[in-house]
Amino acid sequence: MACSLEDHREYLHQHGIKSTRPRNLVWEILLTHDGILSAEEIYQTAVQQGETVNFSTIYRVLELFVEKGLVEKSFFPGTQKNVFSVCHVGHTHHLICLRCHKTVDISPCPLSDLEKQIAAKTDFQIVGHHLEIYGYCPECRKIMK
Amino acid sequence: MACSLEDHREYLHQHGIKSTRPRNLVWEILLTHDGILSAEEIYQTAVQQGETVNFSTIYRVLELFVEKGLVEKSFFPGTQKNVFSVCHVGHTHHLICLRCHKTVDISPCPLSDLEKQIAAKTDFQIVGHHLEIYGYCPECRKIMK
DNA sequence: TTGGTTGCAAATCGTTTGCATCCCG
DNA sequence: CGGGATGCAAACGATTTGCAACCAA
Repeated sequence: MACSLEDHREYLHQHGIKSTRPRNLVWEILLTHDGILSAEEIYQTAVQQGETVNFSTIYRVLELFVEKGLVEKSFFPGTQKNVFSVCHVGHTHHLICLRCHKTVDISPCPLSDLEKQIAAKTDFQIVGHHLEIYGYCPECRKIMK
Repeated sequence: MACSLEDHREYLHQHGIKSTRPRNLVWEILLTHDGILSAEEIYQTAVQQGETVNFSTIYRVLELFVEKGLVEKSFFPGTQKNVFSVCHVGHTHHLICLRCHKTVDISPCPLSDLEKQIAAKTDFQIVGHHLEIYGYCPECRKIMK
């Protein structure tokens, strides 16, 4: 897959998202740091790149991306913070290191069969789910002795 | 299983939790409304029962229960709120109606095999996970036409 | 040009904390 | 009696909002 800035912006455009500096910036930070980022981390990354964005704008842009289905919003365990990650085709989940926050994608989603079973049993209309698995990555396990 | 107030208090006692009015109150509300409750909902329920408890106390009591492994803390999707539920033996998850907030337990936990696979593949030490499934219950589906 | 987008500052919401008082063991 | 538990009020951190200025189409 080609990965130029133009491609990314074109991708946003295709999803009905007007190109602006903050939107491109947030989107490119999310793509570059493929994984899970908080609004704070996005802000810090932008600052390190010499860009300035307002926090409110970051939140508004993220909300827009979530609405358009480009980004998934979830929670980081043990904090009060929301975290955001780019939605992948095929719907992946995250394995998250509780120490260094590194993430590994778990795909494909192992839950579709389970959902069908549950829908049949409970007569719920299932619209989504949330799955995260927490642990410690090999590196952090070493450091932690 | 017997369910008298004394039994509930004895249960807390066994877990090293000193019996106080707020603790018994919160615990009994959680047991009565078997499912998922926010701090706010616990507070409202208490008020409806003619009891008064301070919000700080509710949070402190809930934190204590979580520490002792009696209660699980998670997030309600689409809100910024934490929600709390009694931990069942065998580790259950929730199917949550997005409209009326009714919950259905999903048990046993369908993830233990998956966790083993993932641990083997990634060399992570897995310490926990978070799974919730969202949808609309039969009643709400009718109401929503 | 012009309606959507941004930055700023202030408000909001859920949650946490310091401290004096209270109550269980 | 004494230490932990509570209530109160104030602090806190993350997120949201109103509004005026701005900018992409």
